[in-house]
Amino acid sequence: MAKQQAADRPLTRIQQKNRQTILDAALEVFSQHGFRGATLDQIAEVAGLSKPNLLYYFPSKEAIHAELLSGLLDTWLDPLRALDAAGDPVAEILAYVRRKLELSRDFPRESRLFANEILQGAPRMMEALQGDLKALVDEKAAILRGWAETGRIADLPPHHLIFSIWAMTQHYADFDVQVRAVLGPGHDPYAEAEDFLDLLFRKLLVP
Amino acid sequence: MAKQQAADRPLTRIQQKNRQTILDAALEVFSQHGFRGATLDQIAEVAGLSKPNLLYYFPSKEAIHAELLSGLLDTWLDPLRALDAAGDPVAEILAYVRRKLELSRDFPRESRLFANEILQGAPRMMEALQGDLKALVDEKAAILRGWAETGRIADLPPHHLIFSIWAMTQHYADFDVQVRAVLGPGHDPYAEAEDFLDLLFRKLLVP
DNA sequence: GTCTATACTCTGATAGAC
DNA sequence: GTCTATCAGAGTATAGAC
Repeated sequence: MAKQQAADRPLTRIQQKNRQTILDAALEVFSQHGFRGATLDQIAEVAGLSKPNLLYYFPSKEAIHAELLSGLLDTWLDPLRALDAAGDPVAEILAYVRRKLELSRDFPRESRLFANEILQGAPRMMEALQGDLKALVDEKAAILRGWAETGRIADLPPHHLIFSIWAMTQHYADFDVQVRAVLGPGHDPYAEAEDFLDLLFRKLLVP
Repeated sequence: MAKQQAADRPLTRIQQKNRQTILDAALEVFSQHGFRGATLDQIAEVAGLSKPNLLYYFPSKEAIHAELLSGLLDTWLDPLRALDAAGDPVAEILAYVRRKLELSRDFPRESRLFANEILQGAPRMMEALQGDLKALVDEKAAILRGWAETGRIADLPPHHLIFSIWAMTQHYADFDVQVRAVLGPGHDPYAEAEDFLDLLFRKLLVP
């Protein structure tokens, strides 16, 4: 049985492709309905596979969900990691805002998967939030505070400044249907958001 | 049978109290797990009632959820409705931000219920979003545009300005666990947010 | 008005044929 | 590797005793 193959044996191309198909379908369903609201039936239908076949590739519903979550936080934080204390303060922050907005635009389902997990009280991510996430934010907040104290950007509470960047960029992915319903047809929310957020933070950060 | 009582017969005090107990418990569960992820078992347990008893007061799970949603958008938009074209522009907007943040602080479960509905693609609210919501936002956006054109506030795209207010205030309710995980103990997120958002929009709105 | 019992469907997961 | 068949448990909802 393939299931019992040695852990170091690489997956075949077909296996990799099917795993990817399943994960993509699962992302679609989990990001919309959350863990409990999603069903294997739905995921199987979206993936175009049978339910038992899903469970041939993954041991359980939990395992599929865990696979999606693992790495998600890392991807989500990469733009913040790139914030460079040696760079130009305003340019660094604006670049961070832009990259974060690009993530929302290019990976809205991942954003909603994350949002669902947090809304549910982060039962599967709390550790990461209090560990890696807090550590990284504290580190970068210290950089922001340094810039503020030397008068290179406005004096704002750094943690809440970061929250505001998260809130505004993720809003366009998580509340996409509301944004489009309010704007009406003929708009490109992300293109407009890019200009608006650039303007907003440029003005906000002036000392 | 009480179920068959005339529609105009008022509910007894006990009935009103039980209905309220159920709705409160349902809000707790629906706001955390979304419609599909929530179960009547959970709601019944939180309410301290039996499952069949829930279904004595409400005809179905859908009906409980619908009751919670109806009126929610209205409550949510009341602060925006209060935005007065005749008032002082900056003061009006800052007051709106403050009232919106107070809603997040005082009714975080309602905020998360709404977020869940939008994340799921707003299957039960799309009409209201495209109708009442869009109409009100367009109306208030026109006021903001007027203020901008006469140089009383900065020239910003009014719809996105409103989105940014929604995003930042609701973030503190919807992502509460993340905010608290990052800030660590000894913080009052909403108190800090009030000062920060006041500062942010005060600075942003200067022409 | 509230409970126990239960009907019936959905859901996650397994067995076993091919 | 993939399918059909199926199980056990959970889920919504109803019937009927009290």
